[in-house]
Amino acid sequence: MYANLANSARQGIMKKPAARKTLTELEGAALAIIKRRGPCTAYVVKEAFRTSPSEFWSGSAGAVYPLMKRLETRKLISSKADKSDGRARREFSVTKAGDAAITDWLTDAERASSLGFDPLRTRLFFCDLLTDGALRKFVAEVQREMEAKSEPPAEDLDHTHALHEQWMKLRLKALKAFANSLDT
Amino acid sequence: MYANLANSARQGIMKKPAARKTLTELEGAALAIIKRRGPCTAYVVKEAFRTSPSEFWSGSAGAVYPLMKRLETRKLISSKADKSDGRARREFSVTKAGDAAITDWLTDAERASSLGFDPLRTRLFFCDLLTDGALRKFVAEVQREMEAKSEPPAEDLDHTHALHEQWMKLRLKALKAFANSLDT
DNA sequence: ACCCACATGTAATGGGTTACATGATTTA
DNA sequence: TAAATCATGTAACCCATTACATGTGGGT
Repeated sequence: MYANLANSARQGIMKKPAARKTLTELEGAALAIIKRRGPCTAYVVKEAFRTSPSEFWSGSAGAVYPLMKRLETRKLISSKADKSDGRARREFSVTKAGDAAITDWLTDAERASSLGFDPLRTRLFFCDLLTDGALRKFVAEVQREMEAKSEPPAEDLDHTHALHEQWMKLRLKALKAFANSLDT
Repeated sequence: MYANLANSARQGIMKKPAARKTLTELEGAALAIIKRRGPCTAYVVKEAFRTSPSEFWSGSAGAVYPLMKRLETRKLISSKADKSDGRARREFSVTKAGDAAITDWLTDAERASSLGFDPLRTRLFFCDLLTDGALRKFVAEVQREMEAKSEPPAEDLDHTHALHEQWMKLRLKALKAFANSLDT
C-alpha cells in the first residue's frame, strides 16, 4: 500500500546516507527484532515486518536480505550458517556493537519527537479542497474503516498489540473531534 | 532527518509503481498545494514542503522538480513559461484531470485509515529492550522536546497549523499515558 | 558590492518496491 | 501428493535524498 517513505518512511526515513552512522528506521527495527527474538534467520525478521500490526513496512525480501548484509558488514550483527538439516539456514545475532546501536537508535529523542507520517493528517491538512459533502462522506468512511481495523481487545494482548490499539484509538478520537468540529 | 519512507516513509509511500495509477503521497500533496495556491512555480511547491510543520518531507529540489515533470506528463497539471521579467519562471496549474486526481487521492479512505509511520510508536514498540532507567530518561527527554516544538497558540492560527498542534498534543498525551503506565 | 530570496535544474547515491526464481520441509 | 510455510536471494525499477551548479532580482 505504501512505498519509500516511506520509502517514506516510509518510509523509514533517514536523510544523510553520506554520514551513514545512524540507522534507518528499518535497520533499527530489524536490529531490535533480532535482539528481542534472539538468534534468528532473515526470514523471521522479514515475517516480523510483514505481519506487524502497522501496514507501513511490507516486509519484502528485497528490503530485508540486503539489509541484513549491510548490518553484518557494519558488524552490528554476526551470522552462522546452519546446515544441520537439508534446509540452508543462516542465523543472525546482535553483536556488542549492535547492542549499543540499538540503544542509540531507540533513545533518539529527536527522531522520536518528530511527527512522522500520517496519511490521515495529510488529508485533513488539505480538507478545504473538498466540498462539505465529500468531506463528511470521507470522514465517515475513514471512521468506519478504522473501527473495522481495530481488533476486539483480547485478554492476552501483549504490550506491542496494546500499543497498536492505543494508537488506533487515539487517531479515531482525533478524527471524531474533527468530525464534530464540522458541525459547529 | 528522514529518508525514503519515507521511505517511506517517508516515506511518501506507494507500493505499486507498476500500476502507476494512484498518486504517491508527495504527488498528491503537491497537486493539492498547487490547487490551493493557484497557478505557481515548482519553487513555491518545494518551499511549501520545506516549511511545512511536519518534518517528514525535506522539500528538496531533486524531489519536486522531477515530480512536476511527472505530473505534467500525466496531464494532471499544465505549465506556462513566463519570461516577462529576465527571471525564467514556469507556472503550473491543475488541469481538470488533476482536479479529479486530487479528489481521488484526498478521499482514499483505505490509505487515510492506515497508521502510517510514527517514530515514537516504533520506539515504544521496542521499549522492553531498554532498562527501566534508560526508558524513563528517554520518555522524559521526548516529552521535553515535544513540548518545546509545540508553538504557543497564536490567535491567527489557520486550520493547517491548528491541525498540526492538535496532532502534537495528541501524541504528547499518548506519551504521558505511557509514562504513567510505567509507574503502576 | 554583497547577500538573500527566487528560480531551475542535474548527478550520484541509496534504499526501498514489485516480481521473479529456486528449493526443502511440513502439514492437510 | 498437493499446498502452504520456511528459506534465500536477485533483477529491474522508482523515487527520494544530498550535493552541486547556475543565474536573476531586490534590499541594505
